[in-house]
This record gives sequence, structure tokens and C-alpha cells, in this order.
Amino acid sequence: MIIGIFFRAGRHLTVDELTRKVRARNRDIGAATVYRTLKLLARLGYAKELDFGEGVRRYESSLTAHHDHLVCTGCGKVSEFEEPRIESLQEEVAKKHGFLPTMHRLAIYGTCPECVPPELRENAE
Amino acid sequence: MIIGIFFRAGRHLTVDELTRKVRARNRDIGAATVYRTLKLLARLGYAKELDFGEGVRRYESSLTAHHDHLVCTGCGKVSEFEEPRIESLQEEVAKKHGFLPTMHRLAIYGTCPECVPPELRENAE
DNA sequence: ATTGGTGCAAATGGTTTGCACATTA
DNA sequence: TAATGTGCAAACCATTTGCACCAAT
Repeated sequence: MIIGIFFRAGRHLTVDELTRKVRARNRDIGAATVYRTLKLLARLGYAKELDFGEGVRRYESSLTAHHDHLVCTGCGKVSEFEEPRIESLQEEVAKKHGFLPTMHRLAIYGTCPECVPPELRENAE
Repeated sequence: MIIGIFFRAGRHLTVDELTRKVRARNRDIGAATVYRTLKLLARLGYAKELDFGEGVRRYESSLTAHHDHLVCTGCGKVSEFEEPRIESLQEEVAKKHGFLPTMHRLAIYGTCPECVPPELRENAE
């Protein structure tokens, strides 16, 4: 049931967010089990552990195409993007340094469209 | 004295590493003071807080040019690189999503040259 | 009976904080 | 005397783990 909710739920879930969803369905499930389930999914390769430096861990399904993240420092919303040119430049950089890259983490922090104050909008003034 | 050691020391220091260096010089200094000093430097903009998902925080001087990081998952060593083409692609991505970017974090994880087993070296086989 | 998974509460570990104390102006 | 910064130990908090328990083989 936990796994079902996880894959159906939105992306980039906090463990606590998932725990709430799960407990809304069944109050008898403890947080430890949610932690254990997510760790298991990550170990099996079905979930990715994310860390945006917020002090809490997030998880997302790894059954989707690779992507990186845009994190809004205003409302905390996380969105995704994919940019093959950045990917290949990373390969290039790694190779130049003799690195055998296995993965990378790229997050762009800033203010999302809804959080940009009107007076700072492109088409303002 | 803590500040002096911090800026003179190598990059990407763990708080614990810096505490060791400081206490080697003066045993009477507690870890709390080192934590407080680094937080202060970060607040004033002289230090950057880094988080590579290792479970510990690292700090580096922000008085150097912007750069991103290569993290060796074998020996833990962290090195730096700078790739203007990646930077400008990030700007482009942010703009495309209506984001006002303030910063980004890019870390490439993998195996550094010293940790690549010989049989996997490019010029092996 | 044995296995595997669970909830609960306690442990963990990096970081922060309350507080009494010292040092300086 | 007031203000600032310190060490120490306790608090914090997300996460992990020990353990007794339960369900299903």
C-alpha cells in the first residue's frame, strides 16, 4: 500500500508527506515503516533519494526519464527539467578530469513564476 | 584564529575537520565555537555551505571564483571545475521556466583517477 | 515452529542552543 | 556594569534501529 501511494503521489515527496498520506488511509502504520519502505525501494533502484539541502530527504520514482530540478526558495515547490546539452557537458568535464562519473546532482534555486513579485516581472515597469 | 585557519586550509572542509585543525592549535576551543564561526562567515557571505549528501556539512571560502564540484565516491575527495557553457545553459533553462535563479548546485559523483581500478582505465585491456 | 515484517520507543549523530562564566571596555 | 563571546552539556530533529509481537507460511 505504501508503495502504491508513493508511485501514484506527486514527485519529490518528503518522507513526512508520504507518511501523512499513508496514515490518512491507515492510521496504524508507523513512520518507521515508511522510512524502511522508501529505503528499500531506493536500494532496489525503484526510487531516488533527493537532497536539496532543506534538512529533510525527499524521494521520487526512478521509473521516469532522467531530469534535474528547479527549487523555488519562496514556496518550496520543486519542478523538473531536462537539458541534454548540460548532460553532455558534464560527461565532457568528468572525462577531462579523469573522473568516471556515475551520477550527478543539479539543482537550480531561485524564485518560481508565482513567487516573483510583480514589480520584478520581465514585463513590469 | 578560527577564521584564519579556515581561509588558509584546503577547500570543502567538514566542520569536524576544521575543528580538529583548530583544536590542534588550541585545545580549549570547543566545537560549538567553530560551528558558530562558520555560520557567521556564511551569514556575512564569506563562506559557502556545501552539502554533498554525505550527512555532514562542508564549508568553503566564497572569496574564490564560482565553481562546481566533482565528488569521488571512492575516497571522498572533492575537486572543482568551472564550465561557463553549463552556467549559461542553466540561465537559459531557468528563464525558459520563468524562474529567477539565485544560485545552483551541481555536483558530479563518480570515481577519481586514483580510485579507478587499473582494469577499468581507458588505456587498459 | 520459523520467518519476515511491523509499531513503538529509544538510540544515533550532526548541529544548535541555554546558561553560567570570563574578559573587555 | 554592561556587552560580548565562550565552553560545556543538554536539546533538537530527521532518521535508524532494537525489540517484542504478530501474521503467514
